[in-house]
Amino acid sequence: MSKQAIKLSVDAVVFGYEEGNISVLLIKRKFEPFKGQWAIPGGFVEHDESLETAVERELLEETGIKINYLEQLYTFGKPKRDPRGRVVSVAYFGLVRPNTFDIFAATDAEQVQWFNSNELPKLSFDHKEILNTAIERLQGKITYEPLGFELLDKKFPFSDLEKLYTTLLGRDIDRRNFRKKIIGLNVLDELNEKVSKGSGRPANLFQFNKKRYFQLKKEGIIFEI
Amino acid sequence: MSKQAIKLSVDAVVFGYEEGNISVLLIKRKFEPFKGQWAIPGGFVEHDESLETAVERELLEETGIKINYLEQLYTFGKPKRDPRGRVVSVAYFGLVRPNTFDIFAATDAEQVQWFNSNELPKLSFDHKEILNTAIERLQGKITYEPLGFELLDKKFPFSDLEKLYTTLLGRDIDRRNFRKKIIGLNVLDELNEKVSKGSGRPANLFQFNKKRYFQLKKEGIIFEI
DNA sequence: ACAAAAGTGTTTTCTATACACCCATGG
DNA sequence: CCATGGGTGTATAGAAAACACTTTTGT
Repeated sequence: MSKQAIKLSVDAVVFGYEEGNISVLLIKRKFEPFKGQWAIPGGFVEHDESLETAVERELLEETGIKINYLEQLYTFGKPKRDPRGRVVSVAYFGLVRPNTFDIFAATDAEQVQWFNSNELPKLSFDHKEILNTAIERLQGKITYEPLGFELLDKKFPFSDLEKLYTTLLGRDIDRRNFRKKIIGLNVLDELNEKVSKGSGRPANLFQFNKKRYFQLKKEGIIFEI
Repeated sequence: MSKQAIKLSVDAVVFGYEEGNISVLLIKRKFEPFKGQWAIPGGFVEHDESLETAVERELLEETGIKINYLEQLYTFGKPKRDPRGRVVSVAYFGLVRPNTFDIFAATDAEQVQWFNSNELPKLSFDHKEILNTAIERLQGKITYEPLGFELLDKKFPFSDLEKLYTTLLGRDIDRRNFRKKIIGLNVLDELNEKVSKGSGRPANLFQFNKKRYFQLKKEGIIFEI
């Protein structure tokens, strides 16, 4: 009757984006179980820390990354999901601009790497399921919350935004209608800076105005694409 | 350094609906902490049971109810949310047809009662926050998932559905447009049965066709109101 | 001058909204 | 025959979708 207590862990699915590719941050496990296999970063929650603190700590410890946007995803609690015993994991979902950070392996990670989201390796535990849940959430939420900007550079040409949405939604977008819609939302500031991509006409840079977005949101104006 | 382990509990916000009122199922606590105060039903997760099983077990034990629709809501894990020590709670969100069950108090509940959702008593722990999260979720989800039918009788007159949505959305609905839209979704079967509400023309009964709904959903046709 | 990407308006179609009268029943 | 709730269609406005040419730069 004196069973081992249930343990609580956190895991984080971290998405990045670069040049038309959605990527996911994974670590190679240094210890058993699943030693040498890839997994999403995470670890046990300490007694006095909040779940968010635990995720941020584990991410920093294992990968050196500081997250840009973080939200709770889902709690996975099947009795047999971890061979070490009963471990319930609160999964989080994060977005970063990959080029903002250098990633490095530490603590129980042997290696850290960005993987293209459609060329993923075999994953440990039920991490495949967690990852699928996260991808669904990202795709579902991108159309009614301005998450996309968390994946782009602070200042970005309009074509980057367009390509990001094309990638995330998995279908083509009409450039003119898309631009009209986004501009109409009134949450982008057009800067007086241009950037050239080597060939073609240089593009104007834009910046997401978070303050204005929250203002409009409070007034009941909804973001929708 | 030998700290007490983190404990894991589940809690369930259960909504019912009757005659224009959204109600919430609460229990009066029999034991400390918060003895005599109202709380949402819940309890600790046992070592070998899944989270869903735990919720269903606790609901049955404490209130005698069997839930109709259940989904995970959010996991609440602030270090100080429970005075007994560190307790992380996975909150669920349930819908029932209240007239289907008799509720009764048992185990650590002194009393069980349906409360009108805008006449709620003071709640224990952080249950107010959990409840608010659940209400937001219900209101948000009702427009793009066919949750409403879980709250109505299996066979219902159209006016019941209309009143439910008026209540949930907190605004008037154009009867003709609403009917057109719902009928257009093609997920209701019109029965050859009528029901009279005492006065006025008897209403035809309808029934939600879950099979057809999932069929259409698979084909990418979305439910939206 | 040409290749390559950026920028821009108008027309058409569909969807959402507004709106009022007749119908079936019980008392 | 009247009170009560049930059932229905059409016209208008607004939003989404379709669609192609000009502009700016680098080579």
